[in-house]
Amino acid sequence: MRTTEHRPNARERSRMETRRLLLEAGARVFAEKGMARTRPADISRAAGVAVGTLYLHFHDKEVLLREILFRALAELRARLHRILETPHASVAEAVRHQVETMVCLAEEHPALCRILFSTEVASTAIGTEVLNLLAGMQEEGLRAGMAEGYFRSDVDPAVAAQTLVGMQMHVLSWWTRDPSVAPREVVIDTLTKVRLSGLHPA
Amino acid sequence: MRTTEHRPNARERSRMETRRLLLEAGARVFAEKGMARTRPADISRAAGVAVGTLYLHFHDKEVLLREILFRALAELRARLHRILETPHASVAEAVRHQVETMVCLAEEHPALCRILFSTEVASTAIGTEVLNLLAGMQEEGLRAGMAEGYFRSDVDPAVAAQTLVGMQMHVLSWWTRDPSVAPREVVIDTLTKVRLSGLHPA
Amino acid sequence: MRTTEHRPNARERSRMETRRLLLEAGARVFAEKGMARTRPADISRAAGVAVGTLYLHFHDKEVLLREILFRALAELRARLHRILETPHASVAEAVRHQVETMVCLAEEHPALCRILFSTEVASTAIGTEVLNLLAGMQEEGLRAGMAEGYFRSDVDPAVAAQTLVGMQMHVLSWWTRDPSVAPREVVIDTLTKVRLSGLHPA
Amino acid sequence: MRTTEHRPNARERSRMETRRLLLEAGARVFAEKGMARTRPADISRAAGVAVGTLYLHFHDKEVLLREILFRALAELRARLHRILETPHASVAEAVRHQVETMVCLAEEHPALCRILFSTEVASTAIGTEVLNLLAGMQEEGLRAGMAEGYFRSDVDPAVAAQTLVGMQMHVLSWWTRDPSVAPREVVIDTLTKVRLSGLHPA
DNA sequence: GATGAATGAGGATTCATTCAT
DNA sequence: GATGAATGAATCCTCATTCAT
Repeated sequence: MRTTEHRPNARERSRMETRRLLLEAGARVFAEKGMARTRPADISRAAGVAVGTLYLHFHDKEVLLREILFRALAELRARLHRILETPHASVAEAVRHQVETMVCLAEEHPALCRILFSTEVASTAIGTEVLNLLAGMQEEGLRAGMAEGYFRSDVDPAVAAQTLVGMQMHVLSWWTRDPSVAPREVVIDTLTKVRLSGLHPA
Repeated sequence: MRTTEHRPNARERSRMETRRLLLEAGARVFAEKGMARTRPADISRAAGVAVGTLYLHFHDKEVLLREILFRALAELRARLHRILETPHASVAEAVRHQVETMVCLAEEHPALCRILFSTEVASTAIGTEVLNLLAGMQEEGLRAGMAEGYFRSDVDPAVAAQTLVGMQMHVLSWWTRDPSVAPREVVIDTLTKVRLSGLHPA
Repeated sequence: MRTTEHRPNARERSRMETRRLLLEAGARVFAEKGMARTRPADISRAAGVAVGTLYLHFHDKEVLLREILFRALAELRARLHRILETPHASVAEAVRHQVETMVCLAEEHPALCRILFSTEVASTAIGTEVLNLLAGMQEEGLRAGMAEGYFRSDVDPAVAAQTLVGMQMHVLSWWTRDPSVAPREVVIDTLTKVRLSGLHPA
Repeated sequence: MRTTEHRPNARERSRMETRRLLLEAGARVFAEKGMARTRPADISRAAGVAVGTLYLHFHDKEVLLREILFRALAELRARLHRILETPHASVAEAVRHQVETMVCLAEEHPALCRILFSTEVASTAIGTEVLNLLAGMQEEGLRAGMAEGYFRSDVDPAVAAQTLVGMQMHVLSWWTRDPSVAPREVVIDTLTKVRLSGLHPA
C-alpha cells in the first residue's frame, strides 16, 4: 500500500537535520543570553553551521525565535491537555499532577523554560499567547472547580488564575536556574500545597 | 546652633532637578520600551535634556537603570518595614495590609512596577538582587509565622517565599498593564485569600 | 610528494586581498592625517570597503596601526640584516650602504616612513619598540666597531646610537615630505659623512 | 617720573596669575598626554580652575597650545641668540656650549621639550616654525663655519643642518623621558663629539 | 543547499565649547 | 572674572542581513 506520507530523501533529511540543529542551538543560546543579546552568528556557531544557513531556513532572527516558541507552546499545550483528559481521584491529585507535569517540562527543557517565561518574551505576541494560554487553562479549571464546589467561589477566577500562573512560572524559572536550591519533590509539594490551601495551618 | 547639613545653592538644586528628571524619564521609558530597546537618546529626550547630560549624571545607561531600581527598591523596603512595625489584630490583616501596600505602590508607580518585575531586569545582577530581597523578606516572615504557629510548617519556606513573590509580581504586572481587567479591591482580596488559604473552599 | 602547505581558495584569496587593501590604505591615511585625526571611516573609504570590513579584519584602529608598523619594522629589519651579512671593503662603504638602504626604503614607502618616524607613534608602545629596535641595532654595530677599532671609543655607545637614529629618522622624514629640497645622492652622501666624520674638515 | 609701564592692580594680578597657572598646567598635561588626548577639562583641573576659565583666557584649546609653544620658542630663540653673541675660543667650544644650552633647557622644562619635539606638534604650523628656526640657525652657523674653513665644505648645509637638528631633538627627547639612562655630561660630550668629528677614531 | 566575507545603518559614548548664575 | 552644568555634533564600533562563490 502506498502511503501519501512524505518520504524525505537524503538531501531533504540533511536539510531537516540542519533545521533541527538551528532550532536546538537557538533555544540554548536564546535561553542563555536572552533575546536581545543573542546574535544570529552566536546561534549558527552553536549549531555548527554558517550564518547564511540560518537565513536559508528562517527569514530572520525573530522568525527563528517564534518557531522555537511555537514548538515549546505546542509541547506545553499537549501535556496540559493530556492531564485534563486523565481522570483523577481527587482535585488535590489532579493539581499535583499538573504541577508535576510543569516541573518535568522545566527539567527536560530548561532552556525553553527560561525563554518561555522571560518577560522579554512575555512582551511579545507569542509571549502573551503563552501567558494567555496558561491563564486561560487555569481560569477554565478554576471555574469548573468552583461550579462543582471543589474550589472556593469567593475569589475572582481571572485574578486567581494569574496568581497561579505567576506562582508557577516564577518558581520554575527560579528553580531551573539552580536546581540545587531545593529538591524536586519539595518544589512540587510546596507548589501543590500553597496552591490548594495557602499558608494557613492545616 | 550651626548645623553641618548641606545647603544646596541654586546651581546644585538645578543639577539635582536635572538628575531627578532623568531618573523619572528613565523609569517611564525603560518601562515602556524595555531595557534593550531603550536608547540613551530616548531617555534624554523624554527628560527634556541633551544626551550628554545623561552621561554627566550617570556613567552609562545601565548605571541609570541601577539607580532607578535601587530607589524603587528602597521605597518598597521602607513601606514593607513600616508594615512590619505596625501592630495587627491578626495575621490575615497583616497579610492584607502587605498586599495592599504593594498594590498601592504599583498604582503610584506603574512604570517602576513594570521595570522591577520584568525578567529582562530579573536576569541582571540588580534584578536578582531585587528578587532576592523580596524573597528574603517573605521567607523571613514565613519562618517567623511558622515558629509562632500562624503558618503551616509542612512547606519549604524558601520555595514558598518564591511562590509568594511570583504570585504577587505577576499579578501586579498583569494588572498594572491594564487595570480595567479587575477592580482594585478584587485584586487585593484575591491575592490575600489565595496566599492565606489557597483555593480550597473555606 | 604532498605538501601540507596552505593553498588558499578563491574566497580566502579575496579575504587576504581585502586585508592587504586595508593595510595599504591605513598606511597612506595614517601617514597623511596622523594617528589621532584618522577615522576608521577614512581608512575604509580609502581601501574601497565598508567600515564594518575594517573591523572584520582588525579588532580596532590601533590594532590595524600595530600591524602596519610591525610589517614595516619586519621589512626594515630584513633589509638591515641583509646588509650586515654582506661583506664590505671598508666601514665607510658599509655605512654608506646602510644609509642608502634606509633612503631606498623611505623612497619606496614614504607613507610608512612618515608613520614610523612620527612622535605620535613614538609615544606608543609600538613606537617605542620600533625606536628601541633601531637604536639597539645601531648600538650593536657601534660596540662591534669600537671593539675592532673602526669607531672611536670615547663616546657612550647608547647615546651615540640615539644620535644616529635621530639624525637618520629626522632627515628621512624631512626629505620624504619634500624630496625636491635635496637630491637623493646628496642626502646619502651628507648622512654618511656626518655620521662617520662629523663636521670637522677632512 | 611717570612711566608708561602698566602697573597691574590686584584684580589684574590675579587674572595674570590664573593665566600663568593655565599655561603651566597646559604644558604639563600636553606633554604628558599628547595634544590629541588632552581635554580642556584635564588642563583646567590641573590648573585648579573651572573649564570656563580656560575659555575666558584662551579662545580655544589650540590657542592655548600655540601660546605655550610660542613661549617655549621664544625662550629657545633667546638662549640660542645669547650663545651666538658670546665669543668662543674655538668652534669646538662654541658647539659644546650650544649643546649644553639645549640640554639645560631640556632639564629645566622637560614638559616643554617633549611638546616642542613631538611630531604631533611638528605637523603644526608652529611645529614647523620651531623646526625651521632650529634648522635655519644650524644652517646659518654651518655656512659661516664653512666659509671660514672651520667646517668641511663637501656636505650640503641644508641636509647637514637637518642632521644636527634630528640628532639633538631625538637625543634630548629620549634622555628627557628617562635621564637615568646616561649622565648629563656624557650626553653633552657624545653629542658634541659626534657632531664635530663623527664616529671615526680620533 | 551551504558558505562566510562584506555591508552600512544604527547605537553608545565623548568632549570642545557655551552661557546662565 | 569665575564657575561648571548643559549641549549635541562627531566618533567609534556593532551586528542583522545579503549574495557571490
